[in-house]
Amino acid sequence: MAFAETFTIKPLPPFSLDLTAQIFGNGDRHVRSYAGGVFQQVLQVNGNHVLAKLTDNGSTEQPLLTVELHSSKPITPTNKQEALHAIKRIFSLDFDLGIFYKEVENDHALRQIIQQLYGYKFPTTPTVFESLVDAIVEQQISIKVARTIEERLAVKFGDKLEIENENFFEFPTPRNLSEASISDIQGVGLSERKAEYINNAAKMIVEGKLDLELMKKETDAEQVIAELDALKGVGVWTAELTMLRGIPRWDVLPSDDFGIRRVISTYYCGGRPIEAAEAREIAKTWGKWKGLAAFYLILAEVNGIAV
DNA sequence: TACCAGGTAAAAA
DNA sequence: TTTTTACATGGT
Repeated sequence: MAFAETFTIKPLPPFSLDLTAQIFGNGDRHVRSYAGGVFQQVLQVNGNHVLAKLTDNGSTEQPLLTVELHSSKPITPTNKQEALHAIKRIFSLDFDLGIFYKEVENDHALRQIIQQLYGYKFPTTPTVFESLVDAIVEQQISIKVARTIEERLAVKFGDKLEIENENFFEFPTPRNLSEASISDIQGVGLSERKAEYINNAAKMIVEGKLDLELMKKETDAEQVIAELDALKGVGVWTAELTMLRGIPRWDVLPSDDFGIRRVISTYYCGGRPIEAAEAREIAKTWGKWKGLAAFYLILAEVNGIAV
């Protein structure tokens, strides 16, 4: 038996689902994907699972999202409310991009990039844990390989939702991954060490020794980085990426990141290799939005935008 | 084929 | 204290 609900959301403009969900374009539709103008992902709502499908029926200046929820169980008003909340979080629908645009309006490269990426909001993960696991997976390997492994993690360990004889998967919870063996986790294509790091963090959360969600309330970025850095397998880079996507904290700039240094160089230094210190110097003018600005540059590079 | 891609911890120097 | 190495996988 399948149940469905539909409702609409009016995001704070400007907002473009097409730009914001672009990075999920090649995603596995059973985990998280964006194809044919439809974004879909399994959400956990009060212990129940729903498959959310999003389409944008408005414009960047007047966005109007239509949300379809599907579930194998009846969808309660509370479930609906929580799904709305989760979607607002994932796409930062209540955030005013105008503040960021104002801050960087004197930056020549960004000003031109923003004209073409107007309404782009960097997507957030539903939980800090998911962001942490993603960042650990992404250490040292390419984004494409990492994404494949992340999808395999969801299919193998995530809670399953069956809709019309098709299985969809939520990203694994700390409990899912704390109960799995290290060799099982490694089986999706991770190194043994990364499997250990993930299993260790999951166990600490289940045992109550670590509360990543509390980090959303912490104001001091350095404090959060220090707490994450203390975890085994988590260095500054992983901590920064976790914060950017999981909290989210868009003021953080992972200046050690190879891809971010490369893209800053492309738009500001003529493409020559630069050190982290030089990247930080260039990012100074981006104020509270260093991380978000960096992701604008990355999406610009992906889309071949020249300035 | 070999090397690299949004690093990290442990070993070696 | 600083430098080197192992790690996993898919794309080029």
